[in-house]
Amino acid sequence: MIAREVKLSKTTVSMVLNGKGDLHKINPDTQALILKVAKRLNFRPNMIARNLSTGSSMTLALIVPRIIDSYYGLIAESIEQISSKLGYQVLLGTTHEDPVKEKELLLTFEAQQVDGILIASTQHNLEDIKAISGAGLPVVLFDRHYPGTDLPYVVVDNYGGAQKLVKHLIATGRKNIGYIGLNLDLTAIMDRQTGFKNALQRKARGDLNLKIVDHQNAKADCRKAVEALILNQGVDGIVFETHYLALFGIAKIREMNVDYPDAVSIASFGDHEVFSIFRPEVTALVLPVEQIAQSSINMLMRQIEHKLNNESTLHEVIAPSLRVRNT
Amino acid sequence: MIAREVKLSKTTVSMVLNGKGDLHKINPDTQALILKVAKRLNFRPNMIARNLSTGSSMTLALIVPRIIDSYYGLIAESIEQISSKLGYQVLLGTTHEDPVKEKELLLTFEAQQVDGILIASTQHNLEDIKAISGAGLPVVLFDRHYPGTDLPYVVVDNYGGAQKLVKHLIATGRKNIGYIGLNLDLTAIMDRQTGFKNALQRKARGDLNLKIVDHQNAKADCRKAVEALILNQGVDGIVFETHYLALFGIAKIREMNVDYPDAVSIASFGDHEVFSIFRPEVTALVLPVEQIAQSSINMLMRQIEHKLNNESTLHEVIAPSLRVRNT
DNA sequence: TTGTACTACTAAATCGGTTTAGTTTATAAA
DNA sequence: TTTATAAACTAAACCGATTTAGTAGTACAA
Repeated sequence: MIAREVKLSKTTVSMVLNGKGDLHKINPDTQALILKVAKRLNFRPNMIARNLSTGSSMTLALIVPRIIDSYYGLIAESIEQISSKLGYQVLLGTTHEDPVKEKELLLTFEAQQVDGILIASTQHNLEDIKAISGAGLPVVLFDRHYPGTDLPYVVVDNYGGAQKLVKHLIATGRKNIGYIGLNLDLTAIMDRQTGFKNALQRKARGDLNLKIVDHQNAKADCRKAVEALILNQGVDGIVFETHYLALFGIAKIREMNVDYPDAVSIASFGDHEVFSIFRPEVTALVLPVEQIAQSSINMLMRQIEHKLNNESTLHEVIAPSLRVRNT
Repeated sequence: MIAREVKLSKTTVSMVLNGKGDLHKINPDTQALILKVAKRLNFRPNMIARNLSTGSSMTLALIVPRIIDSYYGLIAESIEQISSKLGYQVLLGTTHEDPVKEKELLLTFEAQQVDGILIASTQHNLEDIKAISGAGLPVVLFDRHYPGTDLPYVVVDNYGGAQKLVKHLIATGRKNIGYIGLNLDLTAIMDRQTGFKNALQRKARGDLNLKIVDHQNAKADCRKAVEALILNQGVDGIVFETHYLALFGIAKIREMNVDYPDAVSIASFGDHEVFSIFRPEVTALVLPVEQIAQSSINMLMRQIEHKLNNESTLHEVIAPSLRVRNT
């Protein structure tokens, strides 16, 4: 520590700089001197050394599938802001839905001694996550969780959300509703699809207009699915499983010169800044990103600070709300 | 180090685990034993301790105005991916164009002992950045730089880009072109505005249809500006300074029921996923994010690895390309 | 004048690695 | 029988902080 130029032990300096001067009965004059010199020398403690010593890095890891997905982008932004206010740094990692990459990130962040991990998991690394959490490193699963385990999570009620979307379409007179979803093995996805099916009138469930597209090739597949639903199945409403599927789909619908929205109306999971620009506007299920971010961090902080495992409070399901835009 | 259960000194273990076993002539059998035990115990070295000892943290800091801005989101995504391949972690910080927040981030990251900083600066922290760079911590300014200093940077040719956009509009027959920009004190912004002015025909420069909107209140201001340009100035083409201004503007134009694109055509700095969905599609100046990310990291790595200050290679201006969409 | 208590400070251990400068032992050369 | 050389390993310093366990020095009471 450079501040040894004040001819005092580093113990004293360290104590004063950490605001524990009074606690340790350091002479106020001495404290003032140390503070002054520290300011003059523009002293900044080496965080790495401090972290090694204290065992805490004041760093959180955030793992998401991708940040260009505006949904995760918004969450990342929120999390960064909240963390920053709490004095934590955020280490970012993206998986692109690859469990191997996710595992690497988990192990790296663990070795990096982060104080907590926030993860929208691929749902293919249960063992590693359990091991990490079990080893005492706080973890919060958000957006996606592993059902049947007691790992802390914050998720959205996708099943209920699907019902809201479908009911909205039915209420506006749609009789034959299609659905376009992804081939991802995620609870969130399954819940949406199940919610969709169960919300349909009994008769409609017979010949289900549900198309699954490859997430690696979403754009092209989604366009084909739209075409098939409209031309072959004659749907008059489509529910898109994510906001970007909706975007792909809308582009296709426009190109097809379908009489839209009179012939086909559209609803989407997840809102997007342009949904109010399209004419007609798209009805969307708003996933409350700030709330997800805030709840996740709260849940993580509860673990970090109290080392508590009061399971009851470590599971949260947030109800999304419908933003009705088209008529 | 837990691997002391092999009854060997931590020196030996450390050497083997770092792949320097042969270099230090450790018995192959011993090496195999250490490796095996390390695997069995699932040993992961404490990176904090290693960092303290080696002085390198294998961590880069990325500072952007906001990540929900898809432009910076894409850059962040690229940077994270490239860094990951190089074995570096990425610490994320967002400034929201606030120089004070930026300064805090810079100081925090410096104390955090990051190995390098990539920053799209507010351009209001020259002294701090110079101090950091001068202290030997590699810095690369991307997207925005401080002209007149020799700090390494990677930027886009905004002036030339503006010319391309305007010339495109003129070539498609537009006579009275308006411009909507932000009140940010950034070189990139100034260059765009200057480029716009200078690209206009001489006569058009007289009564300049250039509107500046408050970046804090961009949406509302932009809508007003669009209205004024079209109704009062009678423009037949508008250049938007950023992709999100274009989005705000298009929404307004649609609501105004302007005969679009016949009456008004639109061009924008920065591409956006929905620009090909709108009808008519929006012509955009593509800012090559992967290239910006790659160049910035390369430039940072050159500094990190060689500690070189070969100024000549530490400045890069990337030419953006036009994606012509509307006719 | 001895003991107790308090003030103001510090030596040294610690965190968990890396790295430098040796040390020990066996083997081969002189 | 020395002496050099190499092989295989280790003690201890170091990175820069925090923190525990103390140590002087002074003041006051018994």
